[in-house]
Amino acid sequence: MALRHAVLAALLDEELSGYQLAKAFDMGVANFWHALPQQLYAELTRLEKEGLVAGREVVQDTRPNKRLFRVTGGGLAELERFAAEAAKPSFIRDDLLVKVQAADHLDPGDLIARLAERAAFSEAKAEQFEALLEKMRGDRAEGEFLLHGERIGPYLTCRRGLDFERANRDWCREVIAVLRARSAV
Amino acid sequence: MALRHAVLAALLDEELSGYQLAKAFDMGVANFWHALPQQLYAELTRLEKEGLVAGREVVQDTRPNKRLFRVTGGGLAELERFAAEAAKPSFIRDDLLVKVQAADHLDPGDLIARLAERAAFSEAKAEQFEALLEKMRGDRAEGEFLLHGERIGPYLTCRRGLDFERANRDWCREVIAVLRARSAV
DNA sequence: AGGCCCATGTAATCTGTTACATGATTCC
DNA sequence: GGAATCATGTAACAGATTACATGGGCCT
Repeated sequence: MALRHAVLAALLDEELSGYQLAKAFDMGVANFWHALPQQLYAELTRLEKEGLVAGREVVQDTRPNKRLFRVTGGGLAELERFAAEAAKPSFIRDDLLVKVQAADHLDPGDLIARLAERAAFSEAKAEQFEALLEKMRGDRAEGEFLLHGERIGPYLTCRRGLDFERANRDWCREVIAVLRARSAV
Repeated sequence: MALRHAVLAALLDEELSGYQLAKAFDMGVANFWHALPQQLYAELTRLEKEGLVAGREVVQDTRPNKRLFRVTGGGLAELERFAAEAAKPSFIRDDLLVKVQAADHLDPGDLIARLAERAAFSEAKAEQFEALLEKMRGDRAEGEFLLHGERIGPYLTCRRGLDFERANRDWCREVIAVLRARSAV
């Protein structure tokens, strides 16, 4: 039951609507959790009912009205409680790895195509993360920022996301090279 | 619906029982997919019904009887079809990252404890993977093995698992160092 | 005697995904 | 004129987790 905590963590720094939160979960937040808009709307409703977030209606005339949510004291306490619990180990669960596992029995052409797609995707994601990191740290050096910056949590998780995507990209390229070399023989 | 494909991929090289498969999903297979025994028993039953795997009863006297499963021609064809599809991007979904995201609002002591636990876990997992890789490649050099070995699929996914766990370990240690440095100020 | 390994499942619940639904505004 | 953006959901289904159930053999 960690989606609720991911939502709370994402709302700590900014007051967001469900729609904006969905955008965040598609971008920056996606380094530590992933969820679809429907889940987020449902979760926000539940969290509000339990008093862990508070919503306020914002009336707009050119746009549909929206509700902005912020974390309450109860929400922060719930996060504290969650942080004190042992974290479950995280597992990779990846279609592409399943395909590579079966590589010796499959057509290398298909596999190379999938790997190239993923390498491109991871490359693009990595560039997004790099831009985000730069934006967060501003003109400060990384060491300086990490020692004295105020909001380092999002920076640190984004760094992990960057390394993850770079590793994905590099691994895909290596596997492509191996499959090509074997086909050539 | 990729658990079925993970099961098929895991059964390609060996004939396994549900119990053995569950062990495999706890160890080597866990670099590309994770599942609990109940899921595996259920999936094997379904796969057998659809003719994608074939089971045979093995009678044992000192142990309970078991059923060993192997992939059929239909199963292999299903894997081929699956490999030709576009793979979904894989997302990190990790309790620990949620906690670090909220780091600026939480007690660093709790967080450091969780990070240390995870670093130790990842370290242990990495060692397991290293041992597995060595076993698979035998006395051959890695490049040689990847070019001429017969079963490189499991090797390549295990390599990805190893890099993932090393990256986890290193990131945890870095975050601990950052949190300690900030607490010291 | 107590605990772990082998071996297989069922049932209930919780989470996540896919499909559907609505409707105005702004950008190209 | 068509697509994208803002904004919020409901409903049905698929997938994953947790709890429960059984029972003999082996090790200390």
